[in-house]
Amino acid sequence: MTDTGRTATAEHRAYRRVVDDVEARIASGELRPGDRLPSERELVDRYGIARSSVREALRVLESLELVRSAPRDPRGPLVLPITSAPIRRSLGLLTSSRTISLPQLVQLRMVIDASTNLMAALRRTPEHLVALERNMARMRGLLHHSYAEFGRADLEFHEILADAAGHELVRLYGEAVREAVLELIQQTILDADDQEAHKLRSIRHHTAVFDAISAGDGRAASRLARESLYQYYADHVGDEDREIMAALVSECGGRVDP
Amino acid sequence: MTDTGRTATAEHRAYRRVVDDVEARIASGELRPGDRLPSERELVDRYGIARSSVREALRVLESLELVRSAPRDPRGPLVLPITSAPIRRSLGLLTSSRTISLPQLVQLRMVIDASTNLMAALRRTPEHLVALERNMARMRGLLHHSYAEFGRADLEFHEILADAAGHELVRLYGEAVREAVLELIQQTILDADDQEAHKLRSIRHHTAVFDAISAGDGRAASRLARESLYQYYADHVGDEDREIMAALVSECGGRVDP
DNA sequence: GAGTCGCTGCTGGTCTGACCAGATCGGCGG
DNA sequence: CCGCCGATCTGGTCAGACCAGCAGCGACTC
Repeated sequence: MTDTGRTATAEHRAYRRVVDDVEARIASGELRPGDRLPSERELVDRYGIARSSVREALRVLESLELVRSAPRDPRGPLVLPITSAPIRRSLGLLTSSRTISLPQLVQLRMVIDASTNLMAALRRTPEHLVALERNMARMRGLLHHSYAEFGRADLEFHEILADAAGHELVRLYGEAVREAVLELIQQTILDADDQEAHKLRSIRHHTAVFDAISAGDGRAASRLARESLYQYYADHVGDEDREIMAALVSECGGRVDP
Repeated sequence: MTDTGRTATAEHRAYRRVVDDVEARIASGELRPGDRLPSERELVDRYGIARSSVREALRVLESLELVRSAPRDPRGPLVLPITSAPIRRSLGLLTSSRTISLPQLVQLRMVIDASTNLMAALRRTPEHLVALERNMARMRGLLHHSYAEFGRADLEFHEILADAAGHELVRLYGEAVREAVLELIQQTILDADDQEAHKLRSIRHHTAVFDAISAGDGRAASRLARESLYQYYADHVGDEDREIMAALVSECGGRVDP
């Protein structure tokens, strides 16, 4: 008897058992980054399903960035550290399909960046300050280069801050949002011919944030994040969204330039 | 000639061609929700790959919630409307993977809930206020019931607020964080014998938030979120985390009870 | 003529067994 | 002792089969 082809609607799919199981074991911490899954053929025995089903499961786990399998690796599929990559991917799809708008992204970024700066001011080490200074020097050197390159350096500044904040969740959430914003911005605002002014303003803003953070002034660092994002994007959003952004600025006692 | 088993590292995987192609055609709008993909066997011909590869591709597209294939559906896999479901899934994994501590979750929740309340105060409709009142009445009725049930009603209150805020991303992020907090809390604080006091405090807090939101006072609603989360959890975290939480409260001009 | 039965052909879900390319490792010959 | 070679492992791919169930259509019955 070949016990094949049984009715398999919805969640009874063979490969789902593997996906759910592995996912749960990663969530629970039983499977840690760097661990190895058994080889495909061993998973076949372990779950009692065919290799094609095992492979479907592995492809899904790979698309979730939970696992990566390399060809001819006798050690089996590698369990990856949890990253924001899949979120970024989905965020990208959502934004490119206009389901999620730039204003929404910017608003969320105001909140996340503000908290990042606040925590960074309280927890930063001297090494973080050095890294920030080095990044600022690099950005000054990129003033006349492509906006894409400048944008990456800008992102890096925020990633150092996220590091300094010492808050893994805020770091991951922020990463996803910032990259989505950058991606969208390069299609929207890029044609503005005052790119250099934009860049100069970025550098000024980073300098101010750096000062606040090295002084340990969390409130100021937080306010700066909200104010500068408002200044950047207020002209590119509708009235209602601008109102929300203004409210986010004044939430922490910031001011909106007239 | 069986042209099989060629070297296929990285992006040269057979199923990737299908995934990338379909993904791009969905992002570009060529494939719209409600459209149908060709049947598996037709995709085999169209891409010149084996059915197992086609199926791997379909499983990945399904895990991205871009497509759903039903058994025995002669019309072929259905193209789905783009939703935020996959983000929620990844977010949930991110937060539930034990690497994130309760203090971190609470801190992020302070930020997200505050923004939610702020936006809800600006955008809520009369219907939202009605829903909030109904929920508050229900919670009063659950005062003497299990904490789990009460917790669910509590969650629902925040979900109504997230709805009122009208910000899809904030809603998603908030959902993930709040659920994770609730899950963790039921193992940590549950043994406190002052459960009823906790519940009463929750209800008082919700009442205050309701008043601020119906008055359109965003700053107050935001401050309330931060202050009450601080009050709830300050005693259950270490000194450093409490300091961060205090900073988050005072970031928006709130006060920390002595 | 209208209604029902059953066949045929389609679908997706699953399994089996095969082959390829490359890596790893043990053993054999120099 | 060193170096080469093959057995054996891995993941990637393919081909072909079977199952369960639905749809359409033709034939048979009333």
